[in-house]
Amino acid sequence: MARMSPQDRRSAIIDAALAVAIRKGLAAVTVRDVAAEMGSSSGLIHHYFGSMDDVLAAAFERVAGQELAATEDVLAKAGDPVAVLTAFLDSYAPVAEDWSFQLWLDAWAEAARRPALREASGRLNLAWAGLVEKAIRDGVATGVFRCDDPKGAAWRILSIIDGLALQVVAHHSIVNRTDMLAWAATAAERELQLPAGSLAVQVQVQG
Amino acid sequence: MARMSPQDRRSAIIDAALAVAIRKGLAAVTVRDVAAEMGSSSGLIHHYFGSMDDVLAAAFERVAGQELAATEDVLAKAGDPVAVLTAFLDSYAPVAEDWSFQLWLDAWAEAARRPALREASGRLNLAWAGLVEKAIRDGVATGVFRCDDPKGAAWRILSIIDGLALQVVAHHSIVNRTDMLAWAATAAERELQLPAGSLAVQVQVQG
DNA sequence: CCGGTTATTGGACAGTTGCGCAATACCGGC
DNA sequence: GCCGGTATTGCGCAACTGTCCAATAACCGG
Repeated sequence: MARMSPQDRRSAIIDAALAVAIRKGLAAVTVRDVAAEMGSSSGLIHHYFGSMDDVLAAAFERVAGQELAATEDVLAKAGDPVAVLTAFLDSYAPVAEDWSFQLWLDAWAEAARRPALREASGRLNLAWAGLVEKAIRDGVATGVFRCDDPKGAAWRILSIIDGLALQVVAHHSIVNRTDMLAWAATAAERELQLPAGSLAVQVQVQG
Repeated sequence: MARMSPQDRRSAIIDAALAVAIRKGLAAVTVRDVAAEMGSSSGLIHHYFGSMDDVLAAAFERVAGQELAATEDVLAKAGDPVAVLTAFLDSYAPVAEDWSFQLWLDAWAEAARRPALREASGRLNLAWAGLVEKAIRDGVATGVFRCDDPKGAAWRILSIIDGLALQVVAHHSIVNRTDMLAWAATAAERELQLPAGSLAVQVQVQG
């Protein structure tokens, strides 16, 4: 394999681990899988990462971090607080075979037994909650939202989406994306004292 | 090992699998683990179950089903609708190292790759949602709750608890049981148009 | 062009995995 | 007391696991 700079190689390992995690699940990724995906030897992985836990944590952090940054961008461009929240709901709601949300499920389950992964998913979850809280505070400042506990409201909104999304991804049929979006929107409207329907997402036809 | 009737042996296997799952996580249970826990040979497990997926599904179903039945009993004895919902919140909220909720996390994550487990966890989740929906309908009938979408409300309440509980169990420190109970109660009060504080759970000192 | 640094190899190690199958041990009914 | 049925054994199979390490190869400044 071509010799690479440490930064590039580290990044290549994370990419490869991610590709495998999407196919097989985060918990099922092995050193040899990652090496095969990169087309390198297996020893190389342990030259850059102390353990598989570290590899998985880095891989998870890449997706979750990138999606967080992407969502921050979307929200920054959304304009008024209502549009911000609508955009948030729409971008967070998973489709039935959503690999990104499946990684979250894997990470939450594995957190109990993999310290590095727990640290990463905890930190990222906190960041997502912070994002929602900021959106709420902005809306309250503008006078569009009414809410006297932005932190609690943020966790409630985030949790309801997580809880519903989990059903969509784990047991496709029980709850579908349309129901989940409508239900989450209703909850957020009540939370922020908005008129019913304000946060209704334009549901698009999905493949 | 003493010879047992098929029913007894099947049950013993499930018990053993459960004991291991609590220690190591649902996904990490192996045929040999279960055999060792029972004090039997490993071949015996495959005499009763076609695959590990089936064993795990049966084990998960045992805990989730028993807790569902226990909660049904508690609710039946709780009396008025407000007491029912308070009891529900209290009994559902996990403590930091809650092995039962950790099993739910494991099951949701594994559902994607283990058909039997997916079927079981889907069915049980549906049953829990039904339980909440029934409690809501009862309260509406009595005139204590106001709610024009009991099904949606049930899923919203269940999901918010799942989403918050997930944080408590996966990342102990981020959200604690007290916050989660307060937040879930607030959400349920709004959902059912109850005065703030009606569902406040008497928080007990925990070890 | 050469020497030192270091990215990379590939196999050793000491396990572990799910599953299947022939052999054995045990029990209830006759 | 014996016998048929079946619960139970325990090992074989082929593959896989994370981690480590000596050896090799490739790139860099001089």
